Amino acid sequence: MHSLTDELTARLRAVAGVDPELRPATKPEFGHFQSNVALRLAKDRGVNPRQVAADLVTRLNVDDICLPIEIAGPGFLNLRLRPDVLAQAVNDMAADPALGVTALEPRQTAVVDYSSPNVAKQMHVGHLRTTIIGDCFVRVLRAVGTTVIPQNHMGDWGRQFGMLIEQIADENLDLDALDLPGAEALYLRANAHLDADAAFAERARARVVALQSGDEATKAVWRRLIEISLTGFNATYQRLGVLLTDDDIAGESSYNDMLGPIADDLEARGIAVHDQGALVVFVDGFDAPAIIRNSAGGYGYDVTDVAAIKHRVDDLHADRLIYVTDVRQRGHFELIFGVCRRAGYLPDSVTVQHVGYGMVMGVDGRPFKTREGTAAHLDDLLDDAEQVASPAIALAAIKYADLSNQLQKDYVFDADRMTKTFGDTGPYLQYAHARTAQILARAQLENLTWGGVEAIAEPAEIDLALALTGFGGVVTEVATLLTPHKLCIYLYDLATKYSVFYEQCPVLTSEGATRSSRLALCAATKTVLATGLRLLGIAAPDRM
RNA sequence: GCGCCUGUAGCUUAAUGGAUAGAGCAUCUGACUACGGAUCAGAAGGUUGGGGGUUCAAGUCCCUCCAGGCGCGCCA
Repeated sequence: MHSLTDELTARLRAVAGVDPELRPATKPEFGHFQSNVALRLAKDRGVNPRQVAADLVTRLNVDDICLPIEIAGPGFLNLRLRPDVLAQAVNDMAADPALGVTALEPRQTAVVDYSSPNVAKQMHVGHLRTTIIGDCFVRVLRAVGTTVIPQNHMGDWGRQFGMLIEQIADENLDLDALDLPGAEALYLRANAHLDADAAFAERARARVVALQSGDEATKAVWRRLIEISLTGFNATYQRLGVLLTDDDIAGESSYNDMLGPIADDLEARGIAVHDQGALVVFVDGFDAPAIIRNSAGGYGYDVTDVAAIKHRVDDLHADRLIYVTDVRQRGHFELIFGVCRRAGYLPDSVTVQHVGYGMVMGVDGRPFKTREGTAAHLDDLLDDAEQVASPAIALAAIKYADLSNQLQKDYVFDADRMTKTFGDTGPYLQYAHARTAQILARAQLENLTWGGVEAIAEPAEIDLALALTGFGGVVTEVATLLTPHKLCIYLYDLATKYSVFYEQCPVLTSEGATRSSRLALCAATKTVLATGLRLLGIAAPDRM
């Protein structure tokens, strides 16, 4: 679908000779779109920018789309769409199943790595962010035609299993009765035991070796711990309403068989070198190397992450890799990306983006903790919000609060503020959507029918229509730059425009073409709000 | 020590190098026999941490300083 802005940009480019950088107007009095192209051209040519602007306007023919172009200030071009063109644009969008969202070309396959909880530990506050953000990316990327492969890089391998399995044996624990909170309690007991008892620590180490060498009895307990954990994780995923399933699990253990061959390959090609007893890869710009194989001959998370990239490129045929982790892991991943570029595991044709998110803070400005002062579990946060709002509203509130600011910044988890049904919150957007639904429901009850948007004249109608046509562009931007807050801002603006329209333009009590057109605006707004909220992972109920 | 991130109104925050830095909360003032007021309209609130520089134009780019946070070999 060829958008109005594409068309206007093309025509402006034809007369200007360069990209006119047509942008949504920053203020209502600047029209609907603005361009600063005259200022840049004037600078290059050393002439008066207003003269250049006047010259461009003379040569530009957009009368079929725009009202007469205004030249403002030092030479800005202010464009305003004709109401009939705007109405048609809304109708075109509403008739398009994709709502004006165009596919990213070329079509891509993207792996999104997110959530990644650790076995035998409940998800904590950080997992809330990676899970919500990753879920949003999956939804947005699918909306732009990308084939998305979620990968839940679950922490299901490592030396902690030695102490866990030994502790289970010591306590003669009934694994059938164990659940995830129980497993976490076990984890804490095992950890304390490890610190206090050298003999236990030695047995734990031996148990790790047994696990790694494939001892069946040991592996059975390990598998059971994973099973218990997955049950707990899935309950939380269900509570969060995210798309993740067991099919998306690709735990650390799944890369075991790749680690040795990768080490051999890197060593044989001289990319990995021996240093201080370990096999390592140095990357320009990093002081410390990636550890491919430690001095004890073991494999750690560096090489596991290398293997994951190799698998995603070679086997999953991804051409875009996205990592959603704590911002503190950025350095680690930059290093791993560097290793994989050097090794050719990550060809230039494959892009990789690390999306780091900030910490969740309490209202006191410190990292979020429970009342008892222990590290907060994800479910604690949900419980917290559900104390001041119904589960559906609480969830919308949390997701919106999480996605509506720049991801790399810390954000304050303030349940009271985020669950308000006014202001820049998720529930406010849900309320705006519910209002569209109720007005349409009443119209149907009264057997009122409507066609397309036409005859829009009121400023509130024009503002709403203009906002509606911007949906596709925003989704493309979010899919490219991975900035969910842009979609939040867009939807909040749309909801605000709808509220103004709702106040100023009676729908059901108007008549004829006006009523029909306004009902069509309500219907289009409902669809865009519902779709936009769904891309954020937020439900849009017809009633609240 | 090296590197990365953050600093915008009392609070939470937005802003592809473009016009008078835009919102929300809180505060104050209005609009209710209302298409759900779970809303809307308005006011007030800013030397964008400080200082230089580049540019026709800087919150944005460069340099420097300040404050806070984080990361830097065999844990993940």
